[in-house]
Amino acid sequence: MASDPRFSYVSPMSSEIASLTLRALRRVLRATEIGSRRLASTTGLTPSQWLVLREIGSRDAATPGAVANTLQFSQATITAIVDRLEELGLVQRRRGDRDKRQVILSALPAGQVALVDSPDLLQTNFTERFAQLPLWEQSMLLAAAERLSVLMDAQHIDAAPLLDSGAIDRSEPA
Amino acid sequence: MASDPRFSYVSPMSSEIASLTLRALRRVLRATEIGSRRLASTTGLTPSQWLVLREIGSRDAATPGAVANTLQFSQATITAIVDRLEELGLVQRRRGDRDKRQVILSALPAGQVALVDSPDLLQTNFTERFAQLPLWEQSMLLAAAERLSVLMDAQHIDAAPLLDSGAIDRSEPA
DNA sequence: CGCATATACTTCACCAATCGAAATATATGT
DNA sequence: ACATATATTTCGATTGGTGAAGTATATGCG
Repeated sequence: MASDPRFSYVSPMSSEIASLTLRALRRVLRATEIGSRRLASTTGLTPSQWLVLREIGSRDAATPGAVANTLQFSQATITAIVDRLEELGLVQRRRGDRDKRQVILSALPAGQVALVDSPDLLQTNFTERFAQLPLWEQSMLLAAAERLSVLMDAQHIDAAPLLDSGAIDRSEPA
Repeated sequence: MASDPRFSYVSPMSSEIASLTLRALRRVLRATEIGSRRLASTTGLTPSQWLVLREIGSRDAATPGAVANTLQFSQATITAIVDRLEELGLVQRRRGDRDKRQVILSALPAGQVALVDSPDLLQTNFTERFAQLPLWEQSMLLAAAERLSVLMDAQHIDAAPLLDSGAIDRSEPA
């Protein structure tokens, strides 16, 4: 960014930069949203199903509760989605050994294939383009993205910090 | 692989930076997603309803078709959502004068209030935090966000090419 | 004009998503 | 052993979302 030491033109006020940044971010959101919908229709999975499958596949041994927590869905929702994934032969339910209340979800071969087949259209395309950039810019973008995630996450500190056994109360705001 | 002995610490490869950036971005996405859900529950509107309302409010005279196009929903979906917004007394349907097949949607006072009342929780929080940052960082983040939006949008250039093809036609008074 | 065709919506039938509340089964502490 | 907490499912209900068919209006053409 070329910087004019004297700032003889009207430098945008802080709040304007913020809103411009937000607008750009919304464009990002929109792109990913549409992309995920498209991806989903390619694999025959709905976005939610895909998300849940990915969550299960990535840990290879998740419980409905943990998945619900991570994705911020209710357990009931996860149950319904897992029902379908099970019907499709993509995931498997089995009872926990240590704790028989638990249900252990794992991706069946077909499920893993589905995930690999569509590693994330988004990721693929993005990665390609990203790789074209000079290293300094890549680093800059990484730093910025992390900064942004903190800025936005901050308001949801309660929403994501837990990975496993949900020992969190989560008092719901009306 | 790619262990270059000249670097004493592990400098991430390009692809790694990309995936780290993606991860950060996903966190951003997640935050906004959850945020929008929460926002919606605050206003009593679902995300979709809110989106449609915003779309209507922002143009102050939209047709279902145009809204459907912009948001990439089917007309049937818009019809259903508008039904609810109408029941809630937030928007109004009236028939087009020039073309009586058309339906003109407009936000009623209550609808506009709803929009103003919740300008975007996300925006509010983000803006506050953003304002705390030094100017140089704000600028940096803006640049990064725009860069990112291009990187992601690029793959969808075909996805939204018609965004205004239907949205125009503001040949209001013949 | 009169008809064919195109457009703008709505209706309908259908399934997925999502949730809260209640039900079920298992753990755990006292 | 009993009360209570936890993990999940079931149930009932609403919304989201779509394609296909239906309705009304427009438009072009002979």
